[in-house]
Amino acid sequence: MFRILDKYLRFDGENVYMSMNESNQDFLSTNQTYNSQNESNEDYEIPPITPPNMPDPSLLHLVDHESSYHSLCHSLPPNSLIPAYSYQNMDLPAIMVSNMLSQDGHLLSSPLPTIQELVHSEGSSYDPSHQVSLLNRSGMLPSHMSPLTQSQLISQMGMRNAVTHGSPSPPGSKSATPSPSSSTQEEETESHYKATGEKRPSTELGKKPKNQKKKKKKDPNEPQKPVSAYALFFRDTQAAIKGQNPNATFGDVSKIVASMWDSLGEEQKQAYKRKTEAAKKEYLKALAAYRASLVSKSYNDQAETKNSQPNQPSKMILPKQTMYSLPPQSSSPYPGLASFLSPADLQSYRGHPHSSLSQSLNAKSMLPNISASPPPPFQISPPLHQHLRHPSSSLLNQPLNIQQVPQPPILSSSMALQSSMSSSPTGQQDFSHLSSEFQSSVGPRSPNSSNQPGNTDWDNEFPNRECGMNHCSSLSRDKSLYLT
DNA sequence: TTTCTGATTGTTGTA
DNA sequence: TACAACAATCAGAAA
Repeated sequence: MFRILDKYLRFDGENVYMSMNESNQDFLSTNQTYNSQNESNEDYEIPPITPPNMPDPSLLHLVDHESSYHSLCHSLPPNSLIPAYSYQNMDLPAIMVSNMLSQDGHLLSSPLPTIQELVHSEGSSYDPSHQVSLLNRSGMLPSHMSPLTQSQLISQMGMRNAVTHGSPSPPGSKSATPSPSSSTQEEETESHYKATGEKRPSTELGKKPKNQKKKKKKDPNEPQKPVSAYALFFRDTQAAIKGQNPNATFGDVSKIVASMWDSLGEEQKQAYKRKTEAAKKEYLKALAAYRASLVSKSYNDQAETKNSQPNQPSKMILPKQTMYSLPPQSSSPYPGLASFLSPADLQSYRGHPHSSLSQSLNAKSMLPNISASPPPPFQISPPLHQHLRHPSSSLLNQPLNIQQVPQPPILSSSMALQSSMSSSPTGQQDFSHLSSEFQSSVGPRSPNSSNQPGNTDWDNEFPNRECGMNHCSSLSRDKSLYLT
């Protein structure tokens, strides 16, 4: 079974080689072609790739790029290796390609200034959006590739299909699943690469069997976790890689992306990380709203149960019908109490000795559904207490106001407070207002939204100037709560 | 510090 | 038709 594994394409000006996870020095010293390396395994023959700087009309648009590269990289002899997946062919943004040439020489035979540094040496800073915009034009990549380079890359990346299989094997086919190896061997391999910092040379060598755990069913309303910087990079890069190597499997692409990620400059990584940070903030907001909605729903569920079992007076009693409905794919429009609470908070609340609910509720019945816990504002951080002391101005009131619960005769302390809050003059109407506001800030922005597109400032997301209500004007003061 | 989870895309198989 | 599984890799969260 053929695998490209950590064999990286190496281009020495005449031929493209593949190395088996060797350091570049190793590769330089051995300078073995992929063919010779693998002759014991497969009868592959990698046709040398015509250098992209060879006369090729379709590559003319790249000539300047390349010539400038060579001219800039004085330390790079004409025949020295250039990074795997020649950027000329990859048609990747300069940032990516350049960074394959930079850093710790991971993909280089000699340290070089990055193209980006050279290109942007006049003080222009890295613009990740530009990069993304370039990358997102994945459709143009194949067309920009010369037929020659494209076919060459395909012949390399996709040769497994032609050679090893009579018919192409799907990349994700289960037949590709490596045979499990002994755990001892795995551990040794793992420890080796952890200790040495080397990349895993091959999935054939002691790949851990993937956990066969079933993926948890995700609540479609649950906000999606922000993707990591690497995932963003992968998303941006894979299209270009696939464009150049249509037959590259996911594993191939992953390795290429990983190598590129390794070679990516810190600045560029930071740019991606900044993106993820921003996304994370948005996620936290959405998560807060989502958790609030869960609490709300669980209240309703409990109320439903209560209605069917009226002999349990100590349980939270809430009407089955809420005053609002949660739209699909959107979180609760308001960030409720639970939004500030981690499960640990909720658990601690459950265990609080002064919690009448915890006393009255069967702990066992509580455990399976943490979100079913009553709003635990009384054992949480001081700011929340402060908010509770100012119910008229606290955003925390929102989930309580909307419930407009006919209070049961027996109330816990929290319920008592909730009851008092429920009598607030701000009711459903206020909530609806807040709902639309919050959705416009957390969810996809409506074109009609008054918020500035792309403005993620909290104050803009909760423009109290439109509200005029005290609780809305307090939103900005509460923002720290959402971000904690 | 280690372990686990989930994210990336595209294909295949199954319900 | 929709969804899960799978591939390699990494980041981030959790223990």
